Amino acid sequence: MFSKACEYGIKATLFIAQKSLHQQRVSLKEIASEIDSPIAFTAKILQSLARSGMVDSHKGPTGGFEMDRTKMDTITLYEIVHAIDGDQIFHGCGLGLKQCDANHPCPVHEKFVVIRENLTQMLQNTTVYELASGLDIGLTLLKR
Amino acid sequence: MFSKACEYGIKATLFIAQKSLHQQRVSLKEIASEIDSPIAFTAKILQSLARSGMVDSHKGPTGGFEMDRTKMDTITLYEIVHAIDGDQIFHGCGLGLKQCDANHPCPVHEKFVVIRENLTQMLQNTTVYELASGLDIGLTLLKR
DNA sequence: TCTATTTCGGACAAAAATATCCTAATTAAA
DNA sequence: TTTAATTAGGATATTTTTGTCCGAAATAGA
Repeated sequence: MFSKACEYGIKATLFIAQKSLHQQRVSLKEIASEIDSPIAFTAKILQSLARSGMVDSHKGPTGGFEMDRTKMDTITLYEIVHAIDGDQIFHGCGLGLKQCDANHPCPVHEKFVVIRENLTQMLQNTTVYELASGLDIGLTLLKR
Repeated sequence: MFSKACEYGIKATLFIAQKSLHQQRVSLKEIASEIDSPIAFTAKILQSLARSGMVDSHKGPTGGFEMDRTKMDTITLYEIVHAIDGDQIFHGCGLGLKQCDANHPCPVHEKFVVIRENLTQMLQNTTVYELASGLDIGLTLLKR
């Protein structure tokens, strides 16, 4: 469904958010270890997420990543997925046609509109805070 | 959502089915041209679909691909997607965890279950015949 | 039987995604 | 001011996906 980059990006963001709930900044190393991802690749993704304002990064000793509460409440899975994987998954044709819309539909157009609408709504309605909270109380897991 | 191989596979199958509605066998060349796909790559996918019994293939002059009406009514998008892309999309964790289930859920597990259930139902309820018919009456398109 | 046409299937190639390595820039603290 | 720790970012490597090439096998028809 999502690229590996996107999976890592979501998990990293959620881990950062969870730690930020306790005013803890986390390092790249910690993140990669906690979400079980390749460290250098994760670094790239975090760079990109930092550039697009999803998380805050700080260099130097005691540096690392963090996310303030306002962002946790504002940013949804939709923003993260969109920032990393683009909008192909939200707007691209299910069969790869360049031009596919209600006027020139591919055979699965109508059926995919419904699925994609469900997916989009779900992602847009799911905040980082909501998921970070679930993590924090041990309800959900980032590894295994 | 699907791999390129899967997109081509679905489009090829639908084109074969549409032509079979009129007792016409179609060649690889025709198929690749009609669905706007790379010919040799399409050949691989059709081989695989033929091996798994989704379509029938015949060698030699007047050879090509066809699909009988019984198969059109029986085979759904689910079978095609499953044959080409496997069941990752249906059963894999949205965040890539190896073990992710109701007892050990990732942060998005519950939300993804719903989306995937929608997708699975839609694919299982959509027969090749239904989509081939839409194509045949010009309601939908395979190119553009 | 011969020929032309078609799918089959293995080997190879190119492109994209995933992953690694190394140096630079920044910065907190000694 | 120096040092050590940390992210930033460019270059490179590996793996997977996508795509190509070519000869083999089958087969309809002359």
